[in-house]
Amino acid sequence: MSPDRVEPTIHEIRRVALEMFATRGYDSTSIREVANAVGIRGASMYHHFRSKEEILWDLTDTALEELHSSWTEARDALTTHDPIDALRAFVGANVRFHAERRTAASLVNAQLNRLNAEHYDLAVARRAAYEHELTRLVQECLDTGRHSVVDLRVTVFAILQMTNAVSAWFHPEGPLTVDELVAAYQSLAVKLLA
Amino acid sequence: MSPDRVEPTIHEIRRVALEMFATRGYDSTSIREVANAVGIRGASMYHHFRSKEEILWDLTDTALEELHSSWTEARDALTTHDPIDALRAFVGANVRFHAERRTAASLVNAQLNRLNAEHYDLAVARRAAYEHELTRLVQECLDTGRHSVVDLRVTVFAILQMTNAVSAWFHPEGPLTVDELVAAYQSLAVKLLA
DNA sequence: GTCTATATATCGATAGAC
DNA sequence: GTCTATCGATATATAGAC
Repeated sequence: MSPDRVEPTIHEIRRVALEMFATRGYDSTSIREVANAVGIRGASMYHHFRSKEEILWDLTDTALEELHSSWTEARDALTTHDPIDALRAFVGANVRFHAERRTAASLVNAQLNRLNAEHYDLAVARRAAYEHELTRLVQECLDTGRHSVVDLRVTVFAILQMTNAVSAWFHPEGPLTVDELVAAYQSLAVKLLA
Repeated sequence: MSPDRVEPTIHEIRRVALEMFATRGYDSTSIREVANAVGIRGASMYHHFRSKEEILWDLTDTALEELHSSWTEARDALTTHDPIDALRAFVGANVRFHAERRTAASLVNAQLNRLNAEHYDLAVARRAAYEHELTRLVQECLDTGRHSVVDLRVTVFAILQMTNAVSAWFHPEGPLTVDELVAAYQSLAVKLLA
């Protein structure tokens, strides 16, 4: 009763390619391997994408879009004007994204430099804008006079990088739930501004 | 007066291979490219190394050794038994290594999974031992009763990852000296245990 | 210790049948 | 929309001359 063959959806191809690119690396994953993993031949991949790099850009573009909207949605849900609350919202959204969308986050964290020059510049610019959002939030916390840091740039990098790394080590089966993870990192981020 | 040809030393080959592997990635760097960069043909590389992976392991092994000794030397220079001083020494050594030996650190941070299974296991075990040293130091700080954290494991990861990332963005020509960088991260690390 | 030449494998991508 | 067959480029690695 099972069909002899099931053609993969474009959604399925994207999902498998993301998983393989993120875990094995873009260079170490061939078009043929992705194709075989979804049950088709390598040549058939070119019906869905014009090149291997187009797949990487498609996945990266989507991941960057999701990362950005995870923050804007958290920002729009804020009910106070306390800059520390905004900082906690940013850190929470960032940690949640890197925990729940681990492969997409890993791709953005590790495979950007495999994009072509044009797409690489686009991706770096969007990451820089995201980073600038956090810089602005931290600066607002400092402006209240109730917080201080040795170096603003180092502090912003520290918050971003300690939370981004979540995608590399967190596993849902581990001892911590995502909510506990979020709370732990929010606590750390606020401590950094003490 | 200049010689017609200068044969590269093994030291030179290692230095160039490290630079190229760390910046372009191991998979994206061919034996021929490394060879040409030091002025010889690809085939001649096999007089110095038995395989491409042997080069990567040679460089990784050396980098891990340097990372370990940077900490043991800082530890042996300690003059107090204050666990916070030990933590500051660990963070200082780690930041200094990731700033002054950026390419070696980047190799360890990003190219470990290109090693063969045997070497990968060795490298991961040594990184785990290094991480355990920091866990022990943080635990000693907590044992004094003067510090606290939400989650020990998350805090240790945060300290490691915010400092390891230095190798990816720091440039000696930038606004911060290495000493200022070290001081900024030592301050951040101690704040995390407040 | 480096060279030329080459074996062998795999890559991204294309042509054209079905 | 997938297939077989294949092109052209490039990869690691080896053989053997100098």
